[in-house]
Amino acid sequence: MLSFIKNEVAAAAQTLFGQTIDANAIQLNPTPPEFKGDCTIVVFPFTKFSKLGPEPTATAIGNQLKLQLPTLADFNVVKGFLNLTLSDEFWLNQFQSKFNQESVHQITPNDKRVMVEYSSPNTNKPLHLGHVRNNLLGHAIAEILGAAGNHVIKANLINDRGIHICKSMIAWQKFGNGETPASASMKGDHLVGKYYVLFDQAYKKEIAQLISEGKTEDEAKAQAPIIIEAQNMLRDWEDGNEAVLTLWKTMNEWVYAGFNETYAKMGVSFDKMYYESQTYLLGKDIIKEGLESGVFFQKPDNSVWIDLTADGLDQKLVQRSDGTSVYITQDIGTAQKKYDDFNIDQSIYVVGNEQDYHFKVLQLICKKLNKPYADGIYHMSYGMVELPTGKMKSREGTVVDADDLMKEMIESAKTITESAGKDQGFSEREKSELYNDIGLGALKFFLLKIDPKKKMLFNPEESIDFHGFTGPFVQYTHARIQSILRKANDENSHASINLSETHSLNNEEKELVMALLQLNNKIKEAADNLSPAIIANYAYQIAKSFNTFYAEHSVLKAENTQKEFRLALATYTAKVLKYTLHLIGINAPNKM
RNA sequence: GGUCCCGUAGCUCAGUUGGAUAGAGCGACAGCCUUCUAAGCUGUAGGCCUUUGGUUCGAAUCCAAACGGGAUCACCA
Repeated sequence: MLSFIKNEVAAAAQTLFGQTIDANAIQLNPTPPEFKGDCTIVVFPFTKFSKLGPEPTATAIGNQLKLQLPTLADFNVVKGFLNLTLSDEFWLNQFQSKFNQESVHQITPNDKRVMVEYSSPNTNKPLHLGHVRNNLLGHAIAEILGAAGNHVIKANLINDRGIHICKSMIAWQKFGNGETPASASMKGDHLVGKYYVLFDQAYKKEIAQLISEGKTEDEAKAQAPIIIEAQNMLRDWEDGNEAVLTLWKTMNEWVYAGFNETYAKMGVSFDKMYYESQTYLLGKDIIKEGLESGVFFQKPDNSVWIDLTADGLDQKLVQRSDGTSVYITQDIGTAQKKYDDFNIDQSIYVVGNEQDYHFKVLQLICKKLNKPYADGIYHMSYGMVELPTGKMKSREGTVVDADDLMKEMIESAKTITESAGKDQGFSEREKSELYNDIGLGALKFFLLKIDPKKKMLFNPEESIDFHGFTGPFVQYTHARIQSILRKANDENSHASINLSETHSLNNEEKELVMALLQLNNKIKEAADNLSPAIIANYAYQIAKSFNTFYAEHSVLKAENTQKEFRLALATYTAKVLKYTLHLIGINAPNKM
């Protein structure tokens, strides 16, 4: 937005010192609040050819800019920093041209096709807090990339086959007595998860038994009857055994019903579902292909490997000796399928950083196979959510369940709203929507405000806040503005806003205007970095800025053009807040 | 052991990609509701940016080493 200044500075340098410089290389920063000015040119680099000290150089450029730029109201020099103050008229014009556009952000489409794969659950257990971070990140990244102009396809790869599902199935056969989600009054994913835990308990018991009979731990783990049953079941599944397939389908349906409920609650959705059961065979085909071309090699026991030692990695198994596929086998197949289905330029995998190695291997394998999509594979590696006790482990029950957590958040929203007496004037239906918006707003903002790359800590003992740097704070600011606007209409104030008459801006107004004008830059930055946190932080900054303005100046009590301007400012602020919240999947109620 | 990530206020996190006196929130303390919604605003206290070297006009930011924490290297997914 201010990049035209860089060009002017480059021109000034040309005039003054006869030096041609790249305008993009000029450092233009916001002026820190303790100094006077709107933006700052760092002039240290200019001293090399100005043959002057930093201060005279800055002064010379400042004077030259004054001649070139009518919108430059003032400048001052501190050491090597040239602080520029632009006229209020300039800021008002900038604001007005934005305000008069139809929406706060115009999407200019590029022709890039990007797939964002996220969620990718296993069907043997319900979703937990780690999945929530994954889903919210994936959803927000897809929104942000779309806002930046990409054609985005949201995909979900369901890990619906494998030994882990067989474990739940075996346990259900053994201990289930025909239990169903309906008979147990449980969400299907929770019911299946229960049997996964039961399997693990039975397995541990058998291991302990075998060890007491004199086996080593490794022997016991391999020889426990229940694990052998599970392995047999996996083989039966791959052989197409009817009974196994029927049970598998039934239990998976239970899980999908449960997941869909959770997804709906979270507000995430997908354009395309992939199922590992439908892609792993394609993976096997590619393995065969690579075996023939010599990318892979076979060991005497028939297992298939790739040697990545030359790339600083190890040898990696891509197909078991019994011919069944492993995790990476199906990923190789799915990568191909994604490309065939959508002709994508980029394939983003939103997957935790514990799988950094896996994706390094996947990309390397695709490269060695000369796949055209190899370079487009990008692992959006996000940090784990940890508890004060360490990592969450499903099998050990140390997880924060997604459904429980969302329910608690909505309950808290209700309690807080009621105790503040702010539930007046809502119908029952509206109330429940409101509590949903606020409770989930708090949860989503809490998870998304942190840089995705960093691991984060969640302490179940401390409830997620509704005050301060939070979702409800931003939502509240939006609702507050809506309240002002409602009143303004009640008073029959002018619907059309005319800013043609110039007047001066106070500090709070100016700061807010400057912040609002950054929206496009922030979206670009967030898209480039795949970081919803940038949007969350920006939304907070806008809300904070508005609240400071609000506490200091009245909108409705202002007069004439000032009132019109402030109404426009409030209107536009509300739109930006609503839009930025939308990008990170949060609703903005009009009243709270 | 190899590889990779991280270390900023008591706690949880920002820090505009190398710029000026390092910022927020929570928690603590002190103020502000006859005035547009107090889920708000203002102020105070709180820092050897883990340590040590290096690069340069200038380092929380880049490089190297040490220390501390984590992930990963499975015929699990």
